[in-house]
Amino acid sequence: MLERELLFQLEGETACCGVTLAQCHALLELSFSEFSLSGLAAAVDLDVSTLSRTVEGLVKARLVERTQDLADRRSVRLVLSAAGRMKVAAIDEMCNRYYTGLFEELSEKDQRCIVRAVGLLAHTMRSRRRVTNGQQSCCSTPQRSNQQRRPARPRKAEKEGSK
Amino acid sequence: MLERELLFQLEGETACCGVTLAQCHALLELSFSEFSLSGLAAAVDLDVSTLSRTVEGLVKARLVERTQDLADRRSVRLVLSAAGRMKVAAIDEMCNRYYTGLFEELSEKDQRCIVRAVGLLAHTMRSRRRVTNGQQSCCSTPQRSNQQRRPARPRKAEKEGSK
DNA sequence: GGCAATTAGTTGTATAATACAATAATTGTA
DNA sequence: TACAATTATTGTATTATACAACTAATTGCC
Repeated sequence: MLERELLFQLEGETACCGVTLAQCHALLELSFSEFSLSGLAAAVDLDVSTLSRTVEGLVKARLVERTQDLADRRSVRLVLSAAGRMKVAAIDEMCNRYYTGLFEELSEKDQRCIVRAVGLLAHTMRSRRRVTNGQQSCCSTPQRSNQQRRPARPRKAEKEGSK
Repeated sequence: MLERELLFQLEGETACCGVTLAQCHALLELSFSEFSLSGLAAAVDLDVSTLSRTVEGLVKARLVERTQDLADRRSVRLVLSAAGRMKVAAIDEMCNRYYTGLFEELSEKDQRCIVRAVGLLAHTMRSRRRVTNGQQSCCSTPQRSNQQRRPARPRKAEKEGSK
């Protein structure tokens, strides 16, 4: 199927200037609203531990502000900083430039077709992912890459006595 | 742009049953024709060293046959084995199943639109990638992920004397 | 023909991303 | 009040990746 070609092409597109892909995902989600860490982890489909480190980098880069949630001090609130908003805009701009350039090679009809198709695909795939998240249908199951999954490590020996 | 959504969705789709993504790429390319290692590395846009290891796994799994190139004994020829062909077919099948299911939620008109758009996108992006490979336009430059790039390591001290 | 340069693939090495496990602090509940 | 559950962070191990180094084969040049 021709769709495979697209899949492989897009799979290779990972560079987001100055931030990692995971950071880019996080920035995008945060541009829509404020999140807790676990909330954002769910939104970007990353393990909490990984996201914690990812966000650490963003905070260090002053793209994200992390404040303690006063309603629950275990929790943090993550918000885009002004610089973060600018970064998102910059990434947007670059993407737009790329796709604009891409579109120049196509007729207006083709452009509309693509925009429409992309919207449909995005919508359908997202909803499908929500529905099928528990199944192992493979190859298009939008879970984290399998190669990173490893056997659960044996738990350490039972704690001796209570702390 | 809505395209971003698609990008992020597809980025998460990495699982290819029993093989890594890189292996999957390699298998796909090999399903089209036979390659040398460096040729395949260019086709899948992976460093030769990485691909060498990747192919090693495929050879171990008997999905790929690696023979010495009689015309140049430095070189190897990589061919899909029968099992490899079956694996590609199986992956194909699974992908088809996914997209078929996806399409069920869409009208026939929408389906045609998507097929058409995907074909156009794939074709245009591929040719564009060929043209712009040297530029750092970012965010959609289909190069390997930036986060894996690291500063060149200092060369070891000049070799003392010739071997 | 001999030697330097180039090439192809393999191996060494270090980095980054990732998830499971463990931990500390906090909150919820009986 | 005590214990279970929750949240974020830290520890740890694995995997994929690319640059460097290496080895062997080939090519180019004198």
